[in-house]
Amino acid sequence: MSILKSEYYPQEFEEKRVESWVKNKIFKTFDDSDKPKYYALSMFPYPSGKLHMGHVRNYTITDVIARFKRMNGFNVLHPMGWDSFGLPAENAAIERGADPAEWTDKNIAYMKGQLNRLGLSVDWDREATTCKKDYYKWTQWLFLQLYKNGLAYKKMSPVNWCENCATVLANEQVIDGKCWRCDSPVTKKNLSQWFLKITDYAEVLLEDLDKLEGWGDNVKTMQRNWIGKSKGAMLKFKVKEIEGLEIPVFTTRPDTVYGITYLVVAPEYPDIEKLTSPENKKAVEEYRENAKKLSEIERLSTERIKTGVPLGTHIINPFNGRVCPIWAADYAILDYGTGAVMAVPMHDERDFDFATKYNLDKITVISGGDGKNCYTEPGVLVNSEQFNGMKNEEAKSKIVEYAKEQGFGDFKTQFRLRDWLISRQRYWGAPIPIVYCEKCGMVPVPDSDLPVCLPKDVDFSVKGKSPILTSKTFEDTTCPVCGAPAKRECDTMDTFMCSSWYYLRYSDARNTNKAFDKKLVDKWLPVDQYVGGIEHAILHLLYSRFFTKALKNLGLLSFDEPFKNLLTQGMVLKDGSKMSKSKGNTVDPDEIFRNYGADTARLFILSDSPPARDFDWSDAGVEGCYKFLSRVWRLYSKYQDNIKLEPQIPQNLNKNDEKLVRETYISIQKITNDIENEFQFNTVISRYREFTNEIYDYIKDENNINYDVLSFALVSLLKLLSPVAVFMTEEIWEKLGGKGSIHEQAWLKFDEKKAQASEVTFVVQINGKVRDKFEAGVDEDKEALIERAKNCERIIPYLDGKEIVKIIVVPKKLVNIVVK
RNA sequence: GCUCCAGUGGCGGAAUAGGUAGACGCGUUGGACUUAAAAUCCAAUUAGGCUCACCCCUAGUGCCAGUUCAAGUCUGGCCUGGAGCACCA
Repeated sequence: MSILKSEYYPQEFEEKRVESWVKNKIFKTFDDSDKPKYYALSMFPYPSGKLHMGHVRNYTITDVIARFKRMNGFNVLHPMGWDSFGLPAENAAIERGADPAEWTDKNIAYMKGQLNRLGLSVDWDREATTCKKDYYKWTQWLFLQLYKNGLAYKKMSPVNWCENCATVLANEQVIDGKCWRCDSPVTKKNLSQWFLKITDYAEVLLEDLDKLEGWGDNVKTMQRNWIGKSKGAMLKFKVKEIEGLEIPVFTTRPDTVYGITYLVVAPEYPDIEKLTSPENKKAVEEYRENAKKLSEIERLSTERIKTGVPLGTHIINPFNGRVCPIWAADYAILDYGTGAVMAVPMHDERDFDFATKYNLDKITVISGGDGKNCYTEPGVLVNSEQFNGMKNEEAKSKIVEYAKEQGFGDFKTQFRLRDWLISRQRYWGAPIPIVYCEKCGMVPVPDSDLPVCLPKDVDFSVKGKSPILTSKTFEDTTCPVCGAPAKRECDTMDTFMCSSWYYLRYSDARNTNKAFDKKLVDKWLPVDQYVGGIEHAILHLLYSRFFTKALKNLGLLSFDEPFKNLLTQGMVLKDGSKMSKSKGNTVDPDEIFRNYGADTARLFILSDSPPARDFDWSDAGVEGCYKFLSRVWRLYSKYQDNIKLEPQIPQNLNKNDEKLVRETYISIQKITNDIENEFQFNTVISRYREFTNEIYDYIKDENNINYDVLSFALVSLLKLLSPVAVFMTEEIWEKLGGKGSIHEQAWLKFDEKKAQASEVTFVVQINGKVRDKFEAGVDEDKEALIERAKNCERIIPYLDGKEIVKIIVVPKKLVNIVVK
């Protein structure tokens, strides 16, 4: 009697399976286990409403890894959660009058259903949702730990401002002068804001990148660029007109100090008013006003012609006593180095352009150029007094040493990385747990008063200020120290704060007394395999590394890097371009589940490209995967009554039997290796197909089927497929009478010897070109192989009348005869 | 400008440690089954040449050199595309 239908109808069993998996919590992870731990993690989603194909790709990859590791005897932690604070919820509130919390909950519920429908083996008992009080309580607590240890501070400074989002942004969130979220131009505003001292960790964040062998070079390079270390010198220049005033300058080219002809300060330079002479005051003020009006995009444009204005004052070059004018120019940036630049027109392109435009002096101090154009290559010092004749690379340190002796300079390492601006003037985020008291000043909210909850009585329609300020209940409070009336901090935290520690929370997600237990976090972390999009190469991945290092220094953790291995998956494209609603080329996962089932979606999203590369979605490809699964299904349906779950391979096998047994071992070996080696799922799936083709080949001769041999192949295929086609394999396993879930079975062992044929094809080459082939045993003697090669029918003519110079024999591969 | 990655048929992509280039799939073409279609199965599919049937020959992994018995793979120099950084002093 047939139990398995003859045709593959995933719709008939996939959803039922989901229900029972969720109900029975078969993927629950326990902390106490003798097995070694393995932590597989996907970057958690923002609950925007519906899954997109990028999610499907991301989570399928991680899920297959989790299942593979589970079958290989690991105690696997594979959690999921929601990066659920952030502007979209607030915008929904503004546009539709929805409560951000309700809007978010609704989205989470729907997307959770989709994740289950996709067949993810997630332990939902560890779900973390960043916008829930039981989570953001600990985000706030962690902020306070950083604050109490001097790693969080508030300061007034020019910051990035997005008019459209009505909030400040971190440097990492400004892409080409535009807001990362809404693409509108970013301007500078002078505001008092909260920062985290990520710059304290610049050096170690950079150095430790070398330890991250499991990260791709692309991500590491991006982080290196972003941290931007440069070695150089800090030099101090006395101002001629003002006694006691010095301008410090950072330079990477101390070898060119004798070529300085002027000095530039940024328009926002703090001392600029002091440095302006009375007769230049008007012009300078005008210039600064104009500079302010420029947007970041305009200002940062390298094509723009540099502008500036002289301040009327001068510096004295301490090396040669030369008096040089001070200019304000917007090619100097306030927050890099000291905001002031020494200008050497002959050896710096920017200075050269500027000096040419404003007719400033140019002095050659490095030989090698033509004396007319700017020369930035290496050379020998000239016009540099006692340093003349020295190679410029050598002069760099010599000159700084000299400056150090004389007391006007020193070596200096400068980083491009700025402190992380974490306060936001928005509602839907974790409130910063600080109270301002007139008497006591800035007071942290005591742990016992956490969480500081978001108010409900807010008006989202306000313009120009944070909605949180419309609450009648939030801002006014009492001072935790003296009890006097006080004001709350009304800014909330950047959502990247919440996502900088969620992977720690999963280790102990239901803890109500702590953010996480140290023992548990040390047991599970670091993450063994992290999977996510390249767009977080800097933002999330850098912040999380910083958090981990900071929390380790606070004694909360014992490890200093959060993610041991990182896989950055490529984008999902359709017709060659990124899927997007505006282009109308999106594919709805629900529709794929409905029409083909989740197994087809999983199989396809892993099939065509290696995970790190972009993946081009095609309807034909989906169809092809569905057909493949149907083809596999028919095998089991046809032989369901003959399949033995524990087959015994007999001793005396015929050639076909032997071949199928060997192909089975080859499949186990190749699939195992390809998963272990960089998760090359595309070749894993090729092998599924090849193996299936082999099985079809075997059953062609219906009268000569050995059911032990066939069962061995079919049961192996089922297990090999189980991490990918999770529903189908479970359905078949159950119907064949397998014990428990197929997902709890042990992975297959392979025997390299059994995966090897006794006979192989040897290629015969003449001077490296293939001319003939022959079959021979793997262990055949070298001389015998040469003899066989020489006597090949098509080889003989090539040897006729030629001298054999050399013969190379490569075991199991080829014989190459070199003739003259 | 600096840094990183990639370039292989009509397409996505294979090719342990240098050893039969084009696995597997998509597409296309032809065939079987069928009244017909769908589904399924079988075959062909880098280009050019040949007594284009069997064989066989030549060229071929962005370009130019080099190392080697042998190069998609290694070395040097380019070209193209993508990504990141960038008036960073």
